[in-house]
Amino acid sequence: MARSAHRSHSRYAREAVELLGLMIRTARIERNMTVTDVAERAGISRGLVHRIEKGEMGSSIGAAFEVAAIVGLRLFEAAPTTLTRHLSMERGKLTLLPQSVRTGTTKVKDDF
Amino acid sequence: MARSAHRSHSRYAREAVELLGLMIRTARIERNMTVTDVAERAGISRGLVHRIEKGEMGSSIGAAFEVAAIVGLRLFEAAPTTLTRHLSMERGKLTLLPQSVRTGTTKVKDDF
DNA sequence: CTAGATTGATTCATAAATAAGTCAGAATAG
DNA sequence: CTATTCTGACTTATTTATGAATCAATCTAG
Repeated sequence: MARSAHRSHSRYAREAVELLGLMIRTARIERNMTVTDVAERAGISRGLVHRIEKGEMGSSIGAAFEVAAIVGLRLFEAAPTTLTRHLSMERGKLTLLPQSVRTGTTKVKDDF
Repeated sequence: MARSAHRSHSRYAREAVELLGLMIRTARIERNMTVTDVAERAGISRGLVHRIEKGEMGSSIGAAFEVAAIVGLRLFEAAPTTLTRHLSMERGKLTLLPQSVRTGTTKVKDDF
């Protein structure tokens, strides 16, 4: 029993994490890497790589993204340089609209 | 001190996680949601939402993706239906190339 | 076929993340 | 201005993920 902690995740989040895991596994096999290879390079255990590929929600985002990078997956479809530029842009956005948006009602749409 | 566990992450992984956090924060503010709002909806603590937005590598991928979905961020730029289709595709790919690729040398390029 | 390698799934001890609470500072509203 | 809300940062207790080890099953090479 007690198979999982069931922290109540939306279907979308669950599927997104599962998809990431499947993409990682596919990319790893295409690159002829074993789970052990990836684990050693990422500095994590073989079991954790396996859990990430299985799409478990509890894995740390750092480990998951590290593994994704190792097997060649580029999230956000951006090259490292572009990624840095995006970082600057996002940081800039935040300094511009700190809380200046808070004028309308705090109504939020549940569209997902 | 002892600020972080320093699990040795690549720069790319760190920047990707930080970018995700900044995108989440930007999207949240644009939607006029408070950290508390998001935390309650995600069923997690206010502090965890804050750490996710800060881009800490230790946060669980489940919580991070859940928050992203709540503030309207679509990773993989796919609608829920499309996401499900991608899932099927990846699953199919794997049944096709189980290990049949393992022919060449197990050399891997360190290009990132 | 046999031998070796890889995977998937356990278990358990330990390290780490998380929740909850509190507090000071900043932003906002009135 | 004052009052209120929001945020960021800390502390502590608890929950959870992680590493390590083991085992059975599957795959692959020879």
